[in-house]
Amino acid sequence: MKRETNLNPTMKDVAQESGLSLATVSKVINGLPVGKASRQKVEAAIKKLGYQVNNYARALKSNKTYSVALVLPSLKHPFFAYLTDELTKSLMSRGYRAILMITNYDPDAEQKSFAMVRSNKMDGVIALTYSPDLEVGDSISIVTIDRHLDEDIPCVSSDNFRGGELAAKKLIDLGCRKLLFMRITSRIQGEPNKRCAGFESVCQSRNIDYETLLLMDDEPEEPIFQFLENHIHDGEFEYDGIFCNSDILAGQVIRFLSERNISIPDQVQLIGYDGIIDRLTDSYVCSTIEQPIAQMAETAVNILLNPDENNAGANICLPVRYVSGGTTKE
Amino acid sequence: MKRETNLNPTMKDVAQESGLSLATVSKVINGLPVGKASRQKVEAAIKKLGYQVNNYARALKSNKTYSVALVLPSLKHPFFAYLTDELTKSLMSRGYRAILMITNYDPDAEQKSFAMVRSNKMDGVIALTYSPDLEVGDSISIVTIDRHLDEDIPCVSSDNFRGGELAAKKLIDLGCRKLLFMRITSRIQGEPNKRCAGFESVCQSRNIDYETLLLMDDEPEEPIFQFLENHIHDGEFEYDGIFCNSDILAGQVIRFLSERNISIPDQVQLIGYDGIIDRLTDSYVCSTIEQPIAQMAETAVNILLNPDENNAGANICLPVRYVSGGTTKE
DNA sequence: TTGTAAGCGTTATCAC
DNA sequence: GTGATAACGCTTACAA
Repeated sequence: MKRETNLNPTMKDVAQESGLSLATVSKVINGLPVGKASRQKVEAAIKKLGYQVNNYARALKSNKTYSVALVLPSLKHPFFAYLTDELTKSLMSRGYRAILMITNYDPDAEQKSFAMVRSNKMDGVIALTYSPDLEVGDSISIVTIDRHLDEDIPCVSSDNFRGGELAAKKLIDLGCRKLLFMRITSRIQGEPNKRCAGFESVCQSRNIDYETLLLMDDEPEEPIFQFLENHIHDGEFEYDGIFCNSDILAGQVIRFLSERNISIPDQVQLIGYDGIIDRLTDSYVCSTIEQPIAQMAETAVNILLNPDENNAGANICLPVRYVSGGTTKE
Repeated sequence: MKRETNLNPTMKDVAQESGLSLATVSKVINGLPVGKASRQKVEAAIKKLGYQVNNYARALKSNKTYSVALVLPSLKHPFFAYLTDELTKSLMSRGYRAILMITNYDPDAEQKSFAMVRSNKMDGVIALTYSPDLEVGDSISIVTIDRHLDEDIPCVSSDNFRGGELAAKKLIDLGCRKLLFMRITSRIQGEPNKRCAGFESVCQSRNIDYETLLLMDDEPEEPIFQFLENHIHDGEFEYDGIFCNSDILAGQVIRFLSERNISIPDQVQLIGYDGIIDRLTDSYVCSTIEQPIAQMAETAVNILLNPDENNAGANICLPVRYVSGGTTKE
């Protein structure tokens, strides 16, 4: 059976089919005032032909593509996956499309994705990048996550400073007196580094002993485990509270200490950061400071699509909360 | 300092700047033969103005958008996240863009995403859907993952039947004599259901006792845990080998049995399916049948972009492998 | 080799 | 209320 219908009907076809002009068809489609009879004829023709607007042609005219680029290092880390999930849903609910770009933490790829944004006339970018010196031409609107790119680009993040404070307070309230702060960070100065400052400020004001263990993400991991090893004496760990700047790191520490029979949370209490849910058990992987991922996504999209001078260069810190996940005494 | 340069230069601007015609500029950009002098002039002008092609205009002419839709239920499940990560990278490496669409397992959303594909003149779709009766108009090329949509649409999946066989063989070889197969499935007939058939065929041919426990994904989970509970007698579990049709399910079972002091793998050995890596420990969450996710992505993209009559309606089953993850005696 | 001009499928400005 | 028509930025015959 040969199909009579044109597979990709255009507005012209609809005009012909309905016996009306191109302009009228366009008006019907865009909800502009049109005679009732005409409207019905056009709608009938549209249905009959199975017509759908060609968004490319429309974009060419109107200079609006309803598409936003999502630039992220990877989806293999659950935080990024969740974030992308929420960002995409948030965009779709507003009638926008999400163009996903995975950079693999590669500065070149990050830079190139910005070029693609321009070439494809996208309406904006939401980016979580790592390279220190990214050239972002003006004329594209952009919102970053967790990292300030430029003085007049808004950045959305969780309230990292407050998160650090929260972790310290909680550990102290739960009885810890000798704290350890462990972090793996990249060399670039991002918002997450404030977790450290928040943590330290509480320790200092409450006069609690603490140590900071820092590792760059491009260095080997042995030193931190060596450190842990060195501080175990006769089955006892020297610290009674640990704050890790990510749940991933927390997981590694938990594993390491468990293998050495240091019991958590009895001997050491531990708090991570992110609020990652283990899909296998549908529960938090450790007590942690939870980032409001859905809210961060919603906010980023909002700011991008409804630019407001007040937000230029602002750092929007969304509230975090402490959740118990079995590695603290609660 | 006022910038003299036009923010969004077009080919026309480049033509003017270089003193050549539109056509010549176009040729330079598309690598068509052009006089050396002209080429240099044009390139200089492009650089000076910071010109970039407008892909929307280009697509309108050429009817090729270099964009592919990725239709998936969610990114919160690690399997989907990994798959999306690989699909996107695979597309990008070929100069294509990935338009991400999250459906949330909603049939309506699945259907709508297909409409968007048409409207946006995308070059194709890679879809992992759940709704039983999806209308996919012809004229769009599509490849599915794990589920046959239609008789002439290629489907890429892991070799589910072989995976089931592998799991059964492994458990038997490791000494199990009373097996349990647990699966949570959706009501639609997808490729993953073959895991069951493969498993059973081995048990039958080797004459091994086994039981099958089936749960629909829209039903409450209690029954399966009730079943487990009912088969624990005096600290012993009635089965000595379990095959779960996903690592997620396996994780729940592990947890349930551990809480009841049934030791794994000593008393019961267990194999899951998927090959999910726990980012916290960077290791498999259980012994499992690993799906070749990267290869599946690469294959899906390949088939989509280089259509071959031979593949129409084919089911491409990629090889799986057994990996030990601590829940079997190896 | 280079330039002219038509056309891709829309939207928008005008007349009517 | 409706219909020509120009324009969006590009590709591509075809002509020079």
